[in-house]
Parts: sequence; structure tokens; C-alpha cells
Amino acid sequence: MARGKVQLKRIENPVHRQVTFCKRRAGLLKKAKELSVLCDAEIGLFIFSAHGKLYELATKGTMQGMIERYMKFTRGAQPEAAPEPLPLDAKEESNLLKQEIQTLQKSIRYLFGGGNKTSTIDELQVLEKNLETWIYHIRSMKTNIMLQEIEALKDKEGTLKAANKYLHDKIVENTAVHNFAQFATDVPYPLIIQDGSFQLY
Amino acid sequence: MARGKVQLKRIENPVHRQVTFCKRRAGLLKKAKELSVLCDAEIGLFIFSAHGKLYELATKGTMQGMIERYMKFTRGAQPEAAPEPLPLDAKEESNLLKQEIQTLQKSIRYLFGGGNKTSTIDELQVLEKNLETWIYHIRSMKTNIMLQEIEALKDKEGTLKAANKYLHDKIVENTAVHNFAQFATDVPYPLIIQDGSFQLY
DNA sequence: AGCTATTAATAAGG
DNA sequence: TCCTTATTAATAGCT
Repeated sequence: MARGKVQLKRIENPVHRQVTFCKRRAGLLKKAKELSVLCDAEIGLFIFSAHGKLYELATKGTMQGMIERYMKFTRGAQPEAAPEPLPLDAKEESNLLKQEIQTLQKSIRYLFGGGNKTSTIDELQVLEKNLETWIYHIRSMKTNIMLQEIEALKDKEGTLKAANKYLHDKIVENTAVHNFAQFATDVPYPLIIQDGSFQLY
Repeated sequence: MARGKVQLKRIENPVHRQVTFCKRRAGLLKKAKELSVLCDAEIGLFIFSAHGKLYELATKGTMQGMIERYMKFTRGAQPEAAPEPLPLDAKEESNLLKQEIQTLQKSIRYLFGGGNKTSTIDELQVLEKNLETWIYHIRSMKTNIMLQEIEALKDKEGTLKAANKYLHDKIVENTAVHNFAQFATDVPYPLIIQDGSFQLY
């Protein structure tokens, strides 16, 4: 908007970019305030500069409060069609966790809203118990996944062992013909893998 | 910016206000996008209209993600000189928990939305760690509250002991005069409470 | 929702 | 970073 049109792409000159950032940031914040006042809207705006500095504006209360309102709003309207790809086990667990989260949020909201000392301690007791339940679920989920991976690895191991045996036999066979016994027996690592078991912890 | 200057105050005419809201909202979102592109900034912007409708823009990832970044940032720079006894402590803890819940929800959303086995196990690891952190917070919160209650009870104990001693003396005094020694000595419970100490666990 | 006359924002330069 | 100025961009008031 002045002395030359501007392209809608990143300004490469760092000085130029910084100057423009200052100016436009001020402009944006001003516009946001104006919109809020003129039209009776509530606006939350935060800007992270390329170097990580934060600039913010909340036209009503604190940014915290505005974010809470935003969260509440978006939380209310989340039907979300569930995609199938995930194994059912994990999906089931996820649903359980979602449900538990709702419980936690409810508790938190209660805590936040107030409540006397007695009920606060009760709430904490419930929270603690719920968290322990979640950890239990997560751990069993983790264990299941690990067990599955172990099974898969064992399968792989079997396949590799068979392949190795085949290769080994092949070498012995060739050795018999070409007299290269040294090659097959002097390698420092056994070509046939010994049976082993996985230890989880 | 056109056919007449505008006053920086709420537009009273509802139609006019609504039209201006539409126009300026579009302008603000455009400006935000431009700033983000031109100057390599990351912007989160949400607008609640007077009637509660939400308009938003996140120039990188989701608004959820941007809010999390904002939270992390503001969490880092919070000196907060308020060692108030209970209310603030609980509030602070609640905020922390809320934040953590957002992290959890994000993880859950991820889990729910899909992801291969490997990243799922990583997510679970993070969840487990977070849950343990929460339990830690909750336990320390609980302990603090219990300690406070114990202090309060000890105070109360002192007061009661003093009162009891006063009453006991009074009775002994009356007994000397009216010869009611039996009344004062035959009650099955000691009127003067012995010193005791509270054991937490 | 379009159309302009105007005002506001701002790019370039000091 | 702040000022000035030439230009462009946004938009108020209408239709």
C-alpha cells in the first residue's frame, strides 16, 4: 500500500522483513481492536515472530480466558467421523481414554470454579485414581503392541534362519566342489543364528 | 477509510454493524495471512461475533497446536509472586492440568486418527509420562492440603484442650464446694485429652 | 452482494 | 525505531 505494490510471498531481505513485520503487526493489532470495538466482537490474537517473540491481544479479559472460551466452543461441536484404519484394540482404548478425559475435564472445571477444601481433596482423590487407571490402560496397550512386535520379529527370525541355512548349505556345497572350505568356516560370526528369547525388561 | 471517517466506538445501527463486521473481519483475516506470509510469522486469531459465532485463523498447523505453543510460551515466563495459601495454589494447578489435558487430547486425537504402530508406541510413551507427571502434581497438591488441615486441627486441639482444662478446673472447684466429687471422677472418658501426634501414612 | 469516493495503511527512503 | 511522503489497499455509504 505504498510506493510500490507488494508480492504475497516471504520478504527475503531480512531488514526489510523486520521493518515490515513491525509496521504490519501494529496495523493488525489496531485493526483487531477496531473490529472489536466497532462491532462488539471478542478477539484473541497472538503472533509469533520468526524468531519466536510473542505479541498478543485479547479484547476481553485475558488471553487465557479467551482461549478457554474458544476451547469450550470447539469442544461442543466435534462429532468427527471416525476413520477405520486403526486396529480395533487401540480404537477401543482411545474411546475409553476420551471418556476418561471428559471425566477429568469435568473435575478440573469443578476445581477451577471453586469448592471448599473437603470436596477439593475428594476431587483430587478421584483424579488420582482416574490417572492411575489411565496409566494402567496405556501400559497394557503398550505391552500388547510390544508383544505383537515381538511375534512379528520372531517370525522374521524364523525366515532369516531358514534363509541362512539355505545359504550355508549352498556354500558348503560349493566348497565341496571348489575346495574353498576356509571361506565358510573362518568367518568370525556364526552364519546360523542360535535360538534366543526376548526379555521385556 | 471511505466516504466518511469512522468513530472508534460501537456502531449502534445493527444492520450497519453487521455489514461492517463482515467486511472488517475479512480484512483482518486477510491482513493476518499477509503478515504471516510476508514476515514468516505464525499467527493464531479467533473472533467471536456479538452473537457468539466463531471465526478463526491459524497460519500454521491447527489452532489447537498454536494455542499449545502459546500456552507453553506463557508458562515459561510467569514469575507470579503470589504464595497465597489454597485458592491460588489450586487454581495454578488446575491451569497446569488443563494444559496437560490439551496435550493428552492432542495425543488421543492423533491415536484416534491413525498412525502406524511405531509412532503409536511413541505416543503411548509420552502419554504415560504425562500421566505420571499429573499424578505427581495431584499428589503434592493433596499432601499440601492435608498438611494445612493438620495444622488447622492442631490449632483446634490446643483450643479445645485449654477449654477442657478450664471446665475441669471449674468442676473441681464446684466439687470442693458442693461435694460432687463423684460426678467429676466417674465419667468413663478423660476430660483432659492426652497429647497425641498425627501420622500421615 | 457490487460500486466508488475517501480514508487508512504502509513501502521506500532518511 | 521514528518521520515523511507517494501510493496502494481497505472500506463506508449507497445501490
